[in-house]
Amino acid sequence: MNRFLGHVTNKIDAKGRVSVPAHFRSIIQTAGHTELYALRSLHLPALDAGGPELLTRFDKRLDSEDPFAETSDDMSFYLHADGGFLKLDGDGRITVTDFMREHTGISSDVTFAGANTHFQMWHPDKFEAHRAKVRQRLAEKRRQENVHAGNS
Amino acid sequence: MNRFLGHVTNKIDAKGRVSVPAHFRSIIQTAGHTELYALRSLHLPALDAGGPELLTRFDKRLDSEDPFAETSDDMSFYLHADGGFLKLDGDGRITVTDFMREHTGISSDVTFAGANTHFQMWHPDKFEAHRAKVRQRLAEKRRQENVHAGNS
DNA sequence: ATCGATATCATGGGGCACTATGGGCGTCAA
DNA sequence: TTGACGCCCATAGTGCCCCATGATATCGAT
Repeated sequence: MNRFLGHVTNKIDAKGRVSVPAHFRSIIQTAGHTELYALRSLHLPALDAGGPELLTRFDKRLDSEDPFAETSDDMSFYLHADGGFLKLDGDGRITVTDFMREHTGISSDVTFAGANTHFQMWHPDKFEAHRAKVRQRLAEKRRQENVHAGNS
Repeated sequence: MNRFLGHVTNKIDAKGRVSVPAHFRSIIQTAGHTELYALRSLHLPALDAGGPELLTRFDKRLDSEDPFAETSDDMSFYLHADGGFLKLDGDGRITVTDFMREHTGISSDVTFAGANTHFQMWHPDKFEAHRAKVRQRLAEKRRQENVHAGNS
């Protein structure tokens, strides 16, 4: 199945390298790519990563975000200026750059989280916190919908 | 019969594997799949599982949401990061991952419970407790309805 | 209906391949 | 020289494929 799903956390070794989960790697490779791109996530302390098509997809999303705001250009610049290319070594590892650490707070471990068409890289604690918050918001929302529908 | 019905509890072996009930398996396999999609239930200490089309079904609902609303991001994160594929081995077993144990408390046995379009995986004790509670709630509800209808 | 043959299922275990992780050693540039 | 980075190899642990066993159900012939 060629989707990014689930989450795994891997260790950063003494040389600053971390293994990209084999499953994620194979998705990139079967898509015919050997390159990995990472961009700062817009609203989250995480990195969005994936194949080269990730860039074009994000551009599209930016375009439709708010055509009148001049921040669109700024955003585009912001994303692309620091976003970059991650080299996979022969064993499927990437070296964690300062760029990644700054935005995410990543230090000794990285949580890789699937996002269907791409994946994210998190500091494990922040990932867990976000996960809990999301669950809570969704649970609350569904509870409200049930109340309105008359199901208790 | 292509519906998930009834419940069975199976053992986890020394290697962390558990057999998916043959009846459930056949439903998945006749649909042409060799893996399961499992999701951590929002309200229950259980996993919702089914064929990969379960995820597709959820994804479709995602499409109808406003893509820029926070809920959409939350849903996507929940579906893709809090869920994953479980591979069926040649004998119809899956290996129970930490991902599953954390959320459900599953340790040595798994209760598979049919839920019509999909099924659930529980810790046997929690399943039993939940079942008792549900039955009690239903009985209570019926009692109330009878009172209102004048039947005693 | 009885009894034996056959199929299906849950469970156990062997063993190979792959993965994550650690580390060595050159190269190249500051 | 020193340190960052590329490429290579080693190893422990895990996942996955295959086969075995006993229990249960199914079926057929007598």
